[in-house]
Amino acid sequence: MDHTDGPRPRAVTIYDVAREAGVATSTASRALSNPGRVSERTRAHVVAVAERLGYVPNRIAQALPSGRTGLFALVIPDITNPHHVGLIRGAEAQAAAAGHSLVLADSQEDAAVELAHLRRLASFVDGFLLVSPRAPADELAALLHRHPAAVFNRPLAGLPGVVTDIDAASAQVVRHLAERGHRRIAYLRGPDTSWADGERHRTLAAHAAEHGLEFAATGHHPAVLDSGAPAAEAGLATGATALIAFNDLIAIGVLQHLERLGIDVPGRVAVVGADDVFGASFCHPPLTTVTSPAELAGRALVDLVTGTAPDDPVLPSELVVRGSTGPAR
Amino acid sequence: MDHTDGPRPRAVTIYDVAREAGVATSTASRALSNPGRVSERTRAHVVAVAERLGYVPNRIAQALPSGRTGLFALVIPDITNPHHVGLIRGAEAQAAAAGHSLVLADSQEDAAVELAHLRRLASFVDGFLLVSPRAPADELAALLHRHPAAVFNRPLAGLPGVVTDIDAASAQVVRHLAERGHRRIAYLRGPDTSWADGERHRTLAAHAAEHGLEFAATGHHPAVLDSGAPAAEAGLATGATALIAFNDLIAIGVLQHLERLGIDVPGRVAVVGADDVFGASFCHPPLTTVTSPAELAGRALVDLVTGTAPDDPVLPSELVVRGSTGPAR
DNA sequence: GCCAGTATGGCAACCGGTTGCCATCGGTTT
DNA sequence: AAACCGATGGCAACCGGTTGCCATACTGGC
Repeated sequence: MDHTDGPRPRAVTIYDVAREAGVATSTASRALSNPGRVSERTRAHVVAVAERLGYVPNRIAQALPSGRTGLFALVIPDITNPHHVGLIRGAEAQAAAAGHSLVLADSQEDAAVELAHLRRLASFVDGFLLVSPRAPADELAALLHRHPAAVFNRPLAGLPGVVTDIDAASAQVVRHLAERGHRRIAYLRGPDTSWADGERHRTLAAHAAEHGLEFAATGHHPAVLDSGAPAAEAGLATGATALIAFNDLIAIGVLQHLERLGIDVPGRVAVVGADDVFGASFCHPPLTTVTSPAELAGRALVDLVTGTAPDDPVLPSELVVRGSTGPAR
Repeated sequence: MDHTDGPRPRAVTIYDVAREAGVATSTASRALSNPGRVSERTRAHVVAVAERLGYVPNRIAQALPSGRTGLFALVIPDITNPHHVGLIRGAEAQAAAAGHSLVLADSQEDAAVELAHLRRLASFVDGFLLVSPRAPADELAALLHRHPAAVFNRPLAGLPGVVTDIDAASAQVVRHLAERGHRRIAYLRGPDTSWADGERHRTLAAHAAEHGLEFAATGHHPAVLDSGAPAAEAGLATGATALIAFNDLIAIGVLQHLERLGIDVPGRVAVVGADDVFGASFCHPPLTTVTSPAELAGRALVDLVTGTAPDDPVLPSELVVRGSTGPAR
């Protein structure tokens, strides 16, 4: 019984309800969606008829005049990243609670794909939730001109957003390593289109300088597990005793590669990640990382785009010390 | 510049294009969406004008007469599960390739929520992708009456679907354990509304019998990490030397609990999972599990619901032996 | 130069709701 | 009894596209 071809069987419309109830369509409409406008008697009658006929309003038809669908697009650079999964979950939950739904769009770390998604979905959705968008600011602004949007981890002029407290996180990471006696640290960079990567780079360098540590950076590396091997190699080549990865995916990849090489973690080199994704607590050794309240961020994005939250909150982010960091050799 | 209240600024419509191009709206419409129907000269002209004005068709308006939005609802019992993440990714990719988009709906393992999602999204989407649906078959059938749908891991009369080859997987698991000398095995059950759980239970029991093994089952356990502790306790209480968890989430939770208890895996007890999720290869010890081609399943669901794939394929599923299983003590 | 046939463009209806405005009705007030 | 008022219900337009059908213009054949 699949109706993949041909039009779907016709559903009950408000015209059917009105006819059956013996009232005008306007009255039927008001009885259902603007109850104060008709008498209680008619309202009850129309509702009863609608119920009996199994009437369900056609939301496309409702959306046409109002322009509101109750749909929001969630645009993500990489669905694969477990960190983003937390954000999806939070956003979905918050949207559902408000009677909205999310349309999912994966831009595969590609600015062009991202912009294409915005264009394609623009007339369908009431707003956009942009997770670390990769496209240039001016092109984003041009496309978002007539839509509300909320942005995660990238300040964009005129758009509300949430960011994680990258500076505070970097400060904690550097202090932690300095206290353990590390004198030379390396940052394994993430995607070059990532604002967060730039921030981590900048703030790590600054805090390293404060502590009098030598600082090196390698990359950019794609934010995937497979970047672990090249990132580890590049990191080791800098002579650092502590490797700070852009995120946990890369960090876990680094751990795997170091294990293959027989390099002891944290004995010979310390490794730090970011995001505290699923798996960070039970990889080998458990990963010292920086939390990122992804679920909270997802909820905040929905609140921002629906106008029920203050602008630009900074989400707390803090160091979780596990087994992958220890005293410098 | 957020337009969260008040109507959005008016966009360019096809009427604007037609007027500007000096043709009738019907001609403008055909020039853009039915090019064979107008002369090349007018087509080019209209297209140029549309381009210049920045015209983007209003997809809601397009959807109203046709009833087709190009949106498909992906209904999932639990977005949190990394296994489902793979499926989401596959489905999203395949949908995007065909110019469609996905609306995400998390039913939180709750049949009522699941049905509510179906009702709420019905008039918006062209079809449903149901991942291990939890609701009773008759209620699903009633709601899906006028919509195509494709189902993952649950045969439903009249609906196309894909399932993983649970029987083959169970056979491999039991043989593997029997060969290692295990004589008594226990299955740590998943959610009672899960069809896959019933199948795993049935097939594991059957294959255990074939091999002359004693078989016990515990649960139902929710399919989350935190089920690990109670599931491990219940499993150990059966006296089994091998614990087969409903999925990797539970299995990893079991590993963590056993580690806390100081019980050696695989020395004292073997643990097997299912799904081969992110993390299964690097938890401690690495988990012996059964693959589930989630991404493939996601793609297949999209193909099924758009009518571009054969019905009811069985997806291969096979054992990956890692460190969590070994010879019986 | 006339006619048939085809290519092209336009009118208007339709998808299924919502809503501004007007007509009517019943009940009060004077 | 006339005038007035608020409550209620209906007509028709509108949201922005697509499409069936008809009119016209243009083509080639004789």
